[in-house]
Amino acid sequence: MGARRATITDVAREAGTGKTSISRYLNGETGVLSPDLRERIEAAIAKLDYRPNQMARGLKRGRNRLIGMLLADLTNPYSVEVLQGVEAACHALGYMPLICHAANEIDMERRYLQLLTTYRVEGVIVNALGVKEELLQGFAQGGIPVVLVDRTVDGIVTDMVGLDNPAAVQLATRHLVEEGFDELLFVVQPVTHVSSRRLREAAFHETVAALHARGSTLVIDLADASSALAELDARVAAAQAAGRRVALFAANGPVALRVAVHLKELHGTDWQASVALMSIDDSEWAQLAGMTAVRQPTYDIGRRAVEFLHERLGGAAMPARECLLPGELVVRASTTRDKQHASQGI
Amino acid sequence: MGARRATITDVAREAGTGKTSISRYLNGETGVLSPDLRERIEAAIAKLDYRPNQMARGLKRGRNRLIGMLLADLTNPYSVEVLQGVEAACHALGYMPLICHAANEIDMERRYLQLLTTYRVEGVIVNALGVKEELLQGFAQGGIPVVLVDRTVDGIVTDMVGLDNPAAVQLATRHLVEEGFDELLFVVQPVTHVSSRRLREAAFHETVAALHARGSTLVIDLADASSALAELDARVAAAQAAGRRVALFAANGPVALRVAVHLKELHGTDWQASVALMSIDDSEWAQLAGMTAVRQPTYDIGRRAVEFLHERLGGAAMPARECLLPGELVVRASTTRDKQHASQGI
DNA sequence: TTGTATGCGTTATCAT
DNA sequence: ATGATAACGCATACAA
Repeated sequence: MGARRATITDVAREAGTGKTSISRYLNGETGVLSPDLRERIEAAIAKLDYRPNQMARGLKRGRNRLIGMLLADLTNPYSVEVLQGVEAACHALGYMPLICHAANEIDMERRYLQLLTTYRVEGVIVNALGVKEELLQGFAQGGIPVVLVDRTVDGIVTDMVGLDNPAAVQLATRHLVEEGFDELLFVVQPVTHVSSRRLREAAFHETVAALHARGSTLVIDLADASSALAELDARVAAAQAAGRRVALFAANGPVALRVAVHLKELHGTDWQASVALMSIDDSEWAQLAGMTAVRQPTYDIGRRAVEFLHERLGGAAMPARECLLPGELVVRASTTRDKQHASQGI
Repeated sequence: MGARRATITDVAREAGTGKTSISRYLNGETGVLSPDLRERIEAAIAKLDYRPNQMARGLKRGRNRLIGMLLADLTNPYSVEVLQGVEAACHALGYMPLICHAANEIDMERRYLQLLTTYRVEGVIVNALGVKEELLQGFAQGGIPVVLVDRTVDGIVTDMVGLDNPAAVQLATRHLVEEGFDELLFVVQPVTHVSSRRLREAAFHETVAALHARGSTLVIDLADASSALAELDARVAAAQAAGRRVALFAANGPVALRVAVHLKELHGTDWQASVALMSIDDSEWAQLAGMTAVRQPTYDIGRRAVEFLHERLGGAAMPARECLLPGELVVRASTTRDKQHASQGI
């Protein structure tokens, strides 16, 4: 206990040589070492259970292979999936992701971002709620590449990866119209500074207009949803009274869940028979509920983000890129023309 | 761009003083600095946007405030919730959690654990799938405290935090029996080395025996569930044919979801009318499905884990502790005596 | 092929 | 109250 970890000096002494040779061995400068010495080094390392200190290493080299990953909300399965892509890519490229979870607290985001610069991460991947220009400028000025995920930040031009929102929303909206729904209600959280929400809503209205369908937006604050939900009920009732088939289109998974829970409270187990619901984000419960959804290419988003970073770290100097990946429409009973029957069957 | 971050030397020069004073300022050795110098330092720091390098700091001090957090599966909401507790506590105590997500890959767990020692974390919190004695011994020998979450590891005695499984399972089982279910089926993943699964199953059988009820276990491998699900159907059918009221008790959230999806495929929207299902882990969809569940004190588990670590790091030398927190039974329509009606109503 | 010396950014020791 | 200087563990330029 209290047994200090072995250092490179210890290993050198144990192997009866200098630190340089150990360092060479560690950095794979093989072929420069005599087989004999190499063996002694290996033996010494094994005996002392030596592990090179990444901190010291990073200090010397000027890079520590650390990549900061700022996530607004790990409670959202979307984030976890993106994270998995990030992790896989990091591993493949030899980076270690420093994961920062802001738990939807804007102030946390700020603190974490500061912390990241303190740990001298080589690059950052940001999926935040309230990150503004100033916060990110520090990185840019310090020559630390930034990749944005799912959303852009006003005043910042950097690489960005995310869903192709216009295409995805168009795909989904078109599907609803084709299935015969003639009153579409787009439900979205307050757009505040989250560009993807804005884009989705814009695309929704464009598509609706292009298809000569009826559509409107309902803004819902998940922290205080009651009034929005009441409004939702009213609009649905009015439309149905007018003989229309109404479909709800949730802008993301969390919104969809909130709406679904509400509908179930209102209409009971068979709530799907009353109103159609679909969403962007194919949550794990979507299959259980038989809800149509647009599955985001989350894993690839994470992977691409790391790759972008890696390229910048490799010295690539090019204008900011934007990588928009396509979503996939997963059709389930909830938006099928003969909803009632289909939902029973599945 | 390419503008190297300012170092303590830069600040010293800018403030027209020596590095020592800057260091003193940074470490709050106030009162030893003349007001004048102090002001110059503050100005210099602000001007250069100086941030002390944690790596160098850690190298010198011998501790870097890094805590390793190994998670088997972030896809499981349980993990995310525990993580939130960990993060909050880390922040409060001045630590930075180094989050490692093994994505259910045992080999990843091993790699991450090695990486963690390489980054010289001061302590580790482990919630892993296949971590064995040997892997953890390295930490113990190096004097690095380890806290286990949700499960113990054979041959390792360290602090441990988790759900009070016997009590939770007893609570749930008793509820089922009281609601009139007389054939209980406990569904659990292969117990392989995950102590909590073993404990839950044992507690289930004990309680069932104590209550003179009928209960059996079904093992399900989520990666290949078909045969287990067929077996499940068979047992349920047999019991129901014998006039029994059967309830399924899933050992955790992922199992519950898999079973629920299966039941829905089999019985349609109104699957809850056919079989009762409850589970440990109050997943986000549980409310939507109206499923009874035992909510784990996840946040507190994470918090306690960090606190344990913090105490050890503070030098506390005491025998290994075990912190078992109580679960909370959340009763919903799925296990209510007049299931059919209730599930319609909710 | 191998070893010595210097420096990375910081803190700690010791003067002044 | 303040400042040189050594040392943390490692990598590298340079010497041998």
